[in-house]
Amino acid sequence: MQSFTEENYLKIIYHLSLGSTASVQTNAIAEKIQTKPASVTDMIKKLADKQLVNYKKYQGVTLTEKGKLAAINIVRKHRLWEVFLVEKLNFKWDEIHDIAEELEHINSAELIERLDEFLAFPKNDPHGDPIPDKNGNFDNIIFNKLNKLKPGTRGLIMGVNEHSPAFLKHLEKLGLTLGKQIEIIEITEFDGSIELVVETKKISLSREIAKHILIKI
Amino acid sequence: MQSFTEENYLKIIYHLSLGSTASVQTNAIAEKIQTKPASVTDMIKKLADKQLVNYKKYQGVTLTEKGKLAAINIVRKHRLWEVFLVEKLNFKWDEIHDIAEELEHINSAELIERLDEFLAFPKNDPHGDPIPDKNGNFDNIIFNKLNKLKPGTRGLIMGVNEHSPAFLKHLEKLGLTLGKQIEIIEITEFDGSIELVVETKKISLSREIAKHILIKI
DNA sequence: CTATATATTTAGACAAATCTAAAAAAATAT
DNA sequence: ATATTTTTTTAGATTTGTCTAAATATATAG
Ligand SMILES: [Mn+2]
Ligand SMILES: [Mn+2]
Ligand SMILES: [Mn+2]
Ligand SMILES: [Mn+2]
Repeated sequence: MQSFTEENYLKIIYHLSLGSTASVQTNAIAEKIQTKPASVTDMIKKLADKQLVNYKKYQGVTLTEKGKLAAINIVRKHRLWEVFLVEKLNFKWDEIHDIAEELEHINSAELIERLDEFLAFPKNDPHGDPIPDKNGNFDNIIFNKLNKLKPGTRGLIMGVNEHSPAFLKHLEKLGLTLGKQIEIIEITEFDGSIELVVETKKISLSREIAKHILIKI
Repeated sequence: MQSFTEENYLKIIYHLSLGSTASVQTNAIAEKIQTKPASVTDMIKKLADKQLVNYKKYQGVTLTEKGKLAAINIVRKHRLWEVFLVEKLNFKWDEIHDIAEELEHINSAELIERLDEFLAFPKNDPHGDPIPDKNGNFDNIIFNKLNKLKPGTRGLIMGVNEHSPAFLKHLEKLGLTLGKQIEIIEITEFDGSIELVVETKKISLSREIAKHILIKI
């Protein structure tokens, strides 16, 4: 078993290593975990001793199979609790992340299996992210970022790339929530902002916002 | 806010001080919390600095109002999570305590209020213990212990005094669960064991077991 | 009321996780 | 290829919660 702190490191390393085969750097971990690089080096050594990461001095880290499974299990718990908070306790999608950060460390396999069942085995969390099954497997579908779509394209909102409450609240206000249909009308000359129709409503989005919205065409 | 560890001390002190106005002794805390008396003394000093307990050297501790409220809040969370585990996730009453020991430290007032609502504001946990409301108030009804009842007495099982899985599983096997009606038939001469009828089934109980069962006449 | 036993506290040490300041290695720029 | 910048590691200190061993206070028994 890992400590609360070790679990947080594993999870951060996992997220930082997604979408690239390169090793994860000390400073990157330090920034995400809100700590100093010196502390990260200390913890990395401990994780390496426990065979949870591969580590060579000055070369960053990668997760071992064991470390990756542990990390995915924490992600699984985080996302299942997020579904619970939204589906059962009526929280909004911008209110759940911090609570799930605590709940993800509750240590009971039986609890998680029963929670999964209670929630009817959801495949995705309230932000569209996939929920790994108990063996750590999940569909890794790569969606299009809204800022990459051409005028005339239609699609469905499948997820978001960014989980800050401010961003999520803003999307909610614009009606840009999971499952909504959109159609790109036009890319503005001036600043590249995007005109689109959400269901029937016409709105305009900055590229900065658009690049955090994931679309299935 | 208190640390995980501080919360555990407060909760233990609270439970040890129930049913007596005397102060709680260092050794009693050490035994319950599975630690050494020297460690308890250290922690007591910290809690006293934080105005959570009243402490005079060699005189044991009592909770301050602030400490008592903090303790009751942890008990509230513990019991609400136990209801959740039984009512929603179909755990048995003997399987939930350890999981609730972890969940009780999750720190979100909003979460607990919503959980309370989701569970329809239960008044008692799966062991019959009262659930404090968000202001820390609860009914403190004192029930009779089954070993004190006279032959001919009828009553309802309202709670238990002892929460070990072995004890709870045993009661379950005997059909002695919350809400069941009982009637005392006879107190055996030989060893004082108690003959009773549960609903319609006749059984015999040792005094040791009987004294942990709470009855409303 | 003194001797003994029990309960509690102190002193000093340790492990986990963190920090600051300084040293060392790697990356980059000229 | 050398100098400069950036990244990473080391050394040593700090905080939290724990421990053992020894000292001290309180309770109990003759
Ligand atoms: Mn989240
Ligand atoms: Mn999420
Ligand atoms: Mn319990
Ligand atoms: Mn209970």
